[in-house]
Amino acid sequence: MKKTPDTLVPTLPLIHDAATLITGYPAMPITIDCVIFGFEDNKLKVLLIRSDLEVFKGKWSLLGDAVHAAEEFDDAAYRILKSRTGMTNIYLEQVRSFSHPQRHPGGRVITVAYCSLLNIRHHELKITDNELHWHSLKSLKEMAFDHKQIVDRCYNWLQKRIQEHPLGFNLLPEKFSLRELQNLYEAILNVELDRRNFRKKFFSMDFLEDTGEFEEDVKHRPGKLYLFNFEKYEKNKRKWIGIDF
Amino acid sequence: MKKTPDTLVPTLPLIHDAATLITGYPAMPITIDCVIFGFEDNKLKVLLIRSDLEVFKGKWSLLGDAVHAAEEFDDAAYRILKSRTGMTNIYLEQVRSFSHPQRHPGGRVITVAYCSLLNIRHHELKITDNELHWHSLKSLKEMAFDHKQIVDRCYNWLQKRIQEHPLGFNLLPEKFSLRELQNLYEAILNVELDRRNFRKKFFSMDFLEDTGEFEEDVKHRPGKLYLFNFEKYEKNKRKWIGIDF
DNA sequence: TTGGTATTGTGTAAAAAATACACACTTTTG
DNA sequence: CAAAAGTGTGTATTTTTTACACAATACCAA
Repeated sequence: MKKTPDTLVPTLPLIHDAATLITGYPAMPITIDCVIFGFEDNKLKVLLIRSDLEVFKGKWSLLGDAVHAAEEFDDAAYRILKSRTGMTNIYLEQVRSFSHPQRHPGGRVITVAYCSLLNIRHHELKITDNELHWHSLKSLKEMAFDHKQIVDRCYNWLQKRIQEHPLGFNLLPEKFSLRELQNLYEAILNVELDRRNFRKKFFSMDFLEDTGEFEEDVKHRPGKLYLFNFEKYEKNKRKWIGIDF
Repeated sequence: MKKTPDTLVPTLPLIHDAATLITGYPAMPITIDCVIFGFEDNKLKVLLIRSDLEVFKGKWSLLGDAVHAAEEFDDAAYRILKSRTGMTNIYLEQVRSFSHPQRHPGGRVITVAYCSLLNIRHHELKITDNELHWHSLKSLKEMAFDHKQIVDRCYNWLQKRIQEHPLGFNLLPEKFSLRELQNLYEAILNVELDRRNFRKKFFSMDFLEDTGEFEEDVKHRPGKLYLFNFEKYEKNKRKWIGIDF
């Protein structure tokens, strides 16, 4: 009998039929839940519907639905957001999945959370099935399923994200004052910021475009209105190499 | 006929049987893929096996397997990592899910990527089924499935994560020199850092503990060895409120 | 034993960024 | 026309980041 040389790797028995292989994998339903943040009255809000499950009677629920059999998650998320709110052309990002085996009372259902930021004024809700409306994030208590956990996690994600990316502009009107911008950051980060330094910071980043227009209907000296210049942002954004911990 | 007052919200027809509801949801198999990074010879490496699918003959693959019917993803990830490598007590974190309908040749399979950082020396591979071994990240080309994409995404995640969290220590021996630490950061971030400033930075964070010991078997002046003091880190870590973009 | 090589260990000056802080200006309202 | 509310701006101080050079230690080879 020949000795196998050390360098000779034993050949794997290869699987020819991948389709048969995966029939052995347990299959489970997957839903997408959309956590849609908005900003109004200097408060961060989240868009919810009333749960239509008896066990969660009266509780609030995220905008969710099952993923179709051959549908990519991103597509499902956009579809669901559209079907629940009528809205399209929305920024949407996967946050993470939630897989506790008992998270759904009907049996095992995985869910994948997606986050979106909307300008409440720009998206008047025409579909309001299941009492769809905006809820103040701070006053949110109990929710259906594990949706409170999901919201908390997405809020964390948002706090981090908004410091690395100027997402905040999605929550504001196209033209906004610096005070509105600051209110937004203060609401999301839950901190107070110095007005002068905040201005300095944003002006130095140089992607605010002066519209020459001013606020109206305010009962004090009106502030200038600015636009977010996406091109300038792309050019000047930091590379962010620093060890910050 | 009575007029419905505006404030009266029409009652939803509530669903009593949640179990029946979810039978209408398409079910699909879910796998976990573990992207395990290691560090050796000043290179970032990733642990792979040879794919055992005929269609991917010769290609490399992540450590993956199906999630069990009533298993939480985190548990599945630890189980799979253990079954493939024999290793336990490992830091492991969910990164994101991948859902392209054709990503698996056998039909629709969702996968969720988990990331882990290992000290290669501390975890000699005893199980080496399917040619399990470390591959240099830089030289990785084609892989089975969409695994190259997954690795790329996880590498991005790692680059970001290591700047916010001192994860890097998981990749080093318990006692390490500052040069080793710097090499690690340079390899992961793919940059060159100034030695003096790097030292200053880490010493100022004040969680490196001087062991009084020195490197051995180096052919030059040996450097001091340090420990990572987790407690001190927890106390002093930054709160990180800054708008950095 | 000695000189060359490789790498550790340290300090300082200059530049950039973050912070703290105050006063004049504009508009609305009564 | 005075009070209220909030806008718009600048400067000094502190902190952080960056750039940069030279002495000390150990190994190695002649």
